[in-house]
Formats: sequence, C-alpha cells, structure tokens
Amino acid sequence: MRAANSNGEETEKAIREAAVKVIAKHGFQAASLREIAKEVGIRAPSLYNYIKSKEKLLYDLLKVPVSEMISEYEMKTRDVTDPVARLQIFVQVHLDFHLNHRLEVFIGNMELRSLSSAHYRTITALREEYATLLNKIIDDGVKAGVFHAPHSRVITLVMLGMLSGVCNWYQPGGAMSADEMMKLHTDLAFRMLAAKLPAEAAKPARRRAA
Amino acid sequence: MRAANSNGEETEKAIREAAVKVIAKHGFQAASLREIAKEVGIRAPSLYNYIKSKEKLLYDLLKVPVSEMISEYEMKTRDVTDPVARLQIFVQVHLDFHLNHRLEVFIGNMELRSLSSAHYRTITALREEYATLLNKIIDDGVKAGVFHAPHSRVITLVMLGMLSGVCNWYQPGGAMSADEMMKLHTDLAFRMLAAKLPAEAAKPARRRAA
Amino acid sequence: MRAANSNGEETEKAIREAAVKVIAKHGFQAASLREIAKEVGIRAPSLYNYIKSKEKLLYDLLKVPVSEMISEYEMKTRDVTDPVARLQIFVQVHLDFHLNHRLEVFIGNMELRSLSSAHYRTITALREEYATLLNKIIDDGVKAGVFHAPHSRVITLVMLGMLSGVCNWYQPGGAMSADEMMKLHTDLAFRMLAAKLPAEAAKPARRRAA
Amino acid sequence: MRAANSNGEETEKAIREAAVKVIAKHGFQAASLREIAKEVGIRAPSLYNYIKSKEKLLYDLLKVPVSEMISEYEMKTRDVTDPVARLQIFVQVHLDFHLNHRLEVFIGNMELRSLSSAHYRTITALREEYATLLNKIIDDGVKAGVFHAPHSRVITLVMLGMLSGVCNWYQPGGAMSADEMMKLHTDLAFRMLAAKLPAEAAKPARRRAA
DNA sequence: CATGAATGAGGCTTCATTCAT
DNA sequence: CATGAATGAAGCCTCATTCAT
Repeated sequence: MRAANSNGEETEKAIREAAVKVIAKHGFQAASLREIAKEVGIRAPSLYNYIKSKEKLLYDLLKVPVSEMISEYEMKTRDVTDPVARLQIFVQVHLDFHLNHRLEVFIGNMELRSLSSAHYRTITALREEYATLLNKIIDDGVKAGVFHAPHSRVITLVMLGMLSGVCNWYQPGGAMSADEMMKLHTDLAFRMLAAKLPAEAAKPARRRAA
Repeated sequence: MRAANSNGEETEKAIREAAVKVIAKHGFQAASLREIAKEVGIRAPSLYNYIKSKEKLLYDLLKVPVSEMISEYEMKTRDVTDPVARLQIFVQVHLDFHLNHRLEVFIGNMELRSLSSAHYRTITALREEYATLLNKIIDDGVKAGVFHAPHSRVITLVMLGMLSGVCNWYQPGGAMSADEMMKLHTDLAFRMLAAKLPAEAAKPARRRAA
Repeated sequence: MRAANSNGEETEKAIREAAVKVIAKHGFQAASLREIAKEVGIRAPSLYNYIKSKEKLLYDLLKVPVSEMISEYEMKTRDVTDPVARLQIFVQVHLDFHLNHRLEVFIGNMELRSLSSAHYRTITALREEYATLLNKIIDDGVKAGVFHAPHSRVITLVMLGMLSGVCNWYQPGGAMSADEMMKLHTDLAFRMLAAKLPAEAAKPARRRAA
Repeated sequence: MRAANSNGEETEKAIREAAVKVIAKHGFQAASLREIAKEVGIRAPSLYNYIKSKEKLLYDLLKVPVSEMISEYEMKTRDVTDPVARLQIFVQVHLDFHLNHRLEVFIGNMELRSLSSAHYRTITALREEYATLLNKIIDDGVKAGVFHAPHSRVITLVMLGMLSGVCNWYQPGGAMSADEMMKLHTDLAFRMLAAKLPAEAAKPARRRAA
C-alpha cells in the first residue's frame, strides 16, 4: 500500500543508521522504535520485518564497531612487530573509528547495560579482547625498553579513556582536522608512555600518496 | 531499606543515594521511581514529598559534583599561582571526586541529555567553567614555559577524558589504591604536557597532619 | 513442512490439518496464521490463496464434523427404525468421530464464540439438529417402553456431554482400544436409559454389508 | 482524580467477577484487559493495582473452583464411608458448583492451556486429585459389590464428562430447577454404575441436621 | 502460486504523577 | 509524612491482512 520502491537492503541500512542516531540522542531506553521508524519513513511495526527485537538491534549495533576495530588492527599489524609501530597503528585505527563513527562508539560506551546478559557477555568479551591488544603493545614496549609503564593494565585503561573521550566532543568540521586529531592523540599516547615518537613515522602510511 | 522512623533529612539523603545507584545502573530514563523508592523503603508517591519531579531530581544530582569540584579546586588554589602546583591540585581534586563518587560522575557524563533545556544549559555552563579551569592551568604553564601543549583547548578535553575514564572501571578494593591511582594520573597528566613532575611534590599535601 | 511441490489441493488439505492442530493447541484467537503457515511450510500471506479469512477458515473447520456425523448417522440408519439399534448406531458414529477427530471436535466445542454471528447461527443450527437426532431416538425408545428417561431433552444433553468428554482425554494408543471405548460408551448410554443392551447386538455392524 | 469511593476489596472482587464474565465470553486470549476494566468501571492500567499479570489473574481464577470442590467434598464426607453415600455427596457437590459457578467451571475446562507451565502443573495436579476422589468412590463401591464398573479409571473420566457437561448449556431459570438437575444427575451416575440409588437417600441431607 | 514489505489495530504492561485519606 | 487508588501517555510487539512483484 506504500511506496513500491521498497528495497529490503536499503531499508535495513537506513534502520541501522536511524537507530544509531536516535539512540545516541536519547539513550537506548528512551529511544522509541516509533522515532526510529519515522526517521526511516516507515511505521514502527514495519521495523519488525528487519529486526527481531529492540534489544537485538542494539546488540547488532554494538557488535560491529569493536569487531571492526579488532580486525582492522589485526590486518594492519600482520607484518608489524615493533611495539612503537604497533602503537601508532592502534591509535590510528582507534581514532579513525572514533572520529568517523562517533555515535556508534558513544552508544557502545553507554549502553552495554541495556543488553541481555548473554549479549552483554559477548560484547564485554570483545571489548576485553580489544583492550588486551593495547595492553600487549605496552607490555612488549616495556620489555623492549622503549616504553615506561608501571601498572600496564591500568595505564591501558587510562589510555583507552583518553583515546575515546574524543567521541564525546569532536565535531567534524571543527577547529582541528581528523588528521591533526590523530597526530595529536598519537603524540599524547607516546608521551603517556614516556616514549619518543620517531619523527619520520609520526604519520604512518595511511593512504600514502608518496 | 531505611526503617520507618523517617527523619526528613535522612530520607532526603537516602533518596539521593538510591537515585544515584539506580540511575547509574539503568540510566535515567530506565530508572523507575518505584525502584528508587523501594531502595529507600517507601512507596513511589512518597518521593514527591521530597522531590519536585524526576527530572528535577536528576538536575540536583548532576549539579552537585561539578559545583563541588569547582569550589574545592578554588578553595585549594586560593594561594597557589604556580601552574605546576595548580595542575597537581586539579588532578587531585578531580581524581578524589571521580574515585569516591564514581556513580555520580558516571551519571553526570551520561545523562545530560535527559535534562530539560534550561537545566541542560545550567549544567553545561558549569562543566564548561570547570573545563576552563584546566585550560587556564595549561595555558599558564605553556606561557611559563613549563608545559608543552599546542592546541591547549583540545588537549584540555583529551586530558579530561583521560582523567575521567577511571569512573568506568575503577573498583574500590581493586589492585591499585586510590592514592596510587591519583599519583599515576598525576604522572600521566604531566607526561601529556611533556613536563617534569617535581619529585618532591609528587604527593601534594592531602590532609597533611604535619 | 510440505515440500515446495505445491499441489493446490494438497496444500489446502495441509492447511486445514495444520489449522486444526494449531487452533486446538492455542485456541482460535491465540492461533496465529503465521504458525499455521509455518506448519504447512509456506508464509502467512500465501494462506490467502486458499482461505478467505481466518474466521472463514474456522467456520469451514467447524462445519465439517457435525455435518459428517449427521449424514453418517442418517446413512447408517436409513433402514433402521428400532430405537435400540439406532442408539447403538448413534453412539458408534459419535464415538468413531470423537476418537478419530479429537481435535476437530475439541475445537468445535470450544470456538463457536469466535464465529461471526451468521456463521454462528449456521453451526449452532447444525448442532441442534444433531442433538435432536439423539433426542428423537430417546423419545421413540421411551414411547416403545424400552428406555426410561423422564426429561428426555435434558438427558439428551447430558448424554451428549458424556459421549463427548472423551475428546478431552483420550489418547490413541492408551490403555483402552477404540473398539473397547466404543463398547464401553454404548454400555453406559444404555445404562443411562435404564435399558438392556441386547447382548448379541453389542457390536453393531460396522462395515459389514449385511 | 476519580470517584473517591474507591474501596480496594470491593474492586478486587469486581475485577474477578468481570474477568470470569469476559473470559467466558471471549476466551482468555481474546479477553482484553480493557474490556474487563471497563466492566469494573476503571481504566485498564488500574487493574495492575490488583493483579500481577493477566496470566496470574487466570491462575487465581482457575485455582479456586477445584480447590473448593475438593475441600467441600472432604468436609462433607468426613464421617461418611459408604461408597453409595459418598457418590451422592460427590455428585451433589459437583453439580452444586457447576450450576452455581458455570462460568468459572467453563473457563477451568477451557483455558488450562493459557497458563504458564508452572501454574499449569499446579492446576492439573489439583484436577487429577479431584478425579481421584471419584475414582476411589467407584473402586470402593465395586469392592463392596454395589457398583459395577470395569475400567474404573475410564468410567471415572466419562462420568466426570457427563457431570460437567451441564456448564455448557444450563441456564438458571430454565425448565428444570437446580435441585431437579442434581437429582437427575445423581440418578444417571448411579445408573452408569448399574447401581440402585436407595430411594430414601435420593435427596441427601444438604444442610439438614438430621 | 508465493512472498517481502508494509500497515492499522490492538494487546499487555510500565511509568510518572496526582489526589484524597 | 505516607500511601492506596487511579490514570493518561506511551512503550514494545504481534497480528491479520493487503498489495506489488
């Protein structure tokens, strides 16, 4: 009875985008499916052609970012062993994601509690796995004598806090570009480990034209 | 679960504590007055003898922490002008609060969006005022040549992120004591500014008996 | 769970069987077309190639059993006038149906209320017609002096209740065979009428031509 | 904001009565809390001041009748051992209840399936306990040589079917009084057991001291 | 003939809040 | 000061049904 241009896949993507937007704005509990549906241009019950439940929608939303950061990091460090280089990559991946998926990340930090306990465990495990990646970098660097970090576990958590705060206040088009932001955070991360950031490597190959 | 010997002031305090606990657990929207009331040992309608509305309760909860941190900081720096000393004090006040009022802080970071717009502006202004305190310390230190911080505004925000992450994972009775935590964060803050933390001042007088 | 080789008539039959099963399990209102469709191996909208509406489906389901019992009884008693023999046949037909179509009967007793009022009247009339068959047997027997039944109308209803209860608890493969069940009910029916069941006629011709 | 004559207990009773009425009319699933509430003169959410859930309401409704019949029977047979007398009492209690609480009984026979599994087990156990009362009467009578009943378990079930059918069609104020109905069913029950109902005991003392 | 997509209606339930007691 | 009773608003979700493909 509605527009015949109904394309399942497009709608599905639109729903996820709308959900991220609305949940980031109101929080998961306060986000109503009605509002999400309206954003997509359908009625609320139609959402159920695409989602199983509101909670499952959240789960899917939360799962993607961590998973992607983990696999992105692992892909980019496949041939890299140097802790210094690895840290640069980690920060780069992390910032890249936090700057370009601010809302997803924001939700991910906030709404773990709204998951069912099974889903909660899955996501929490993924996040722990992610944190362990950084922890290992730091430990390796300390062993190699290039980082100074007593209590590496705590420093890992503090550093993740520092690297993630950005999703609370960054606005694309603000005073500082994403690249500068990345560079700055890399600097700060190295400083936190009382390490020198090798000048020439400050900007690790991203899409290096040259 | 207070007894029935309801003393007005005690009840009011109990309500605030219960509210913090319940809101931290579920988020503001999902926190029900019924649950808060049950925690206190009364029925939901009785809450209205102490609060004007759920939203106003949140406002009061959110206002206290920032206000207290600001006045605590100002009190302690009344006679201090040195940026290095001021930063130490700032971190100390901030950590003290974040470690001992984890839940309030957590709520404060999360639930701004649930405020009415008037209240939102008030709280946001307070938080901006608070951030500006740190920003000024950094600027002063840079001018004085003791800190290195291009983009002091951004670094302020990042540093606040770092100093606040603790409320997401710290558990009293964990591996690291509050004092160690404070020391560590002070270290890291100075490192972020590429500054030396004067050894003898590492642990600024807290409640120095002598 | 039929395969995709959908033969129209087969599908229609499968739908009716699935509907009986699902409605018996949940009741008409609680039975969802989705579940019926799933049982058949198709999607809910496809049902509408075979049914006009959910209510009409119920109507068709309810109509068959009474109609069949009536015509079966009439066929078998075409040449029988003796009330005793007729009662035996009635019980036999009734039990045969109630044992072999437990679920249909169960639904028929339960879900009259879910019919539209026009359909309700039709089915109710059929059921009344059916009850009248038994009533007449009893009246004839009383007149002939072989049955004792004051208030024949009420006894008719009570006897129908007795003869129908079986659909609530009979399980094929249980302790008593269908034939024994039929014999027992015949006994009891005759006892209710304070009549003697002629020994040699206890098992009236079932599918014996003569 | 509503009538100040709100009396908790009265409302609770009114709700149960309305629920019985509405559920008997539509079936449990199709009975809407809105309709029940309207019958009581309140709005649907107000029901939740009295009930925990719709299912729990059903459970409470279903539990009462069987329980009461059991305890009524046990009270009245405390000093009675004769199977003949016991059967008379059983029929009397059963009919008394089925005539005066037609709707509750009707629901009880129909809506077991709508119970949660835990509640289902409880009610089913009660009903089994009740059936066992009758079964024992019959067995005792057979042993004593006053009843003839092969397959006493099946006859028990069939007799319960007969004794319960009344709730499907009896209308108070109909052609036959409740007392007559009771007498008739007692007669029929005895006939089903090929037993003689002692003439003078046909109407067992109901509340007559002697 | 089958289905994906959509939807209005409506279901149960929770909630913040009010008011009389 | 506390509460039982009540309620409008709103939430998530299921359903029967329609329609275009």
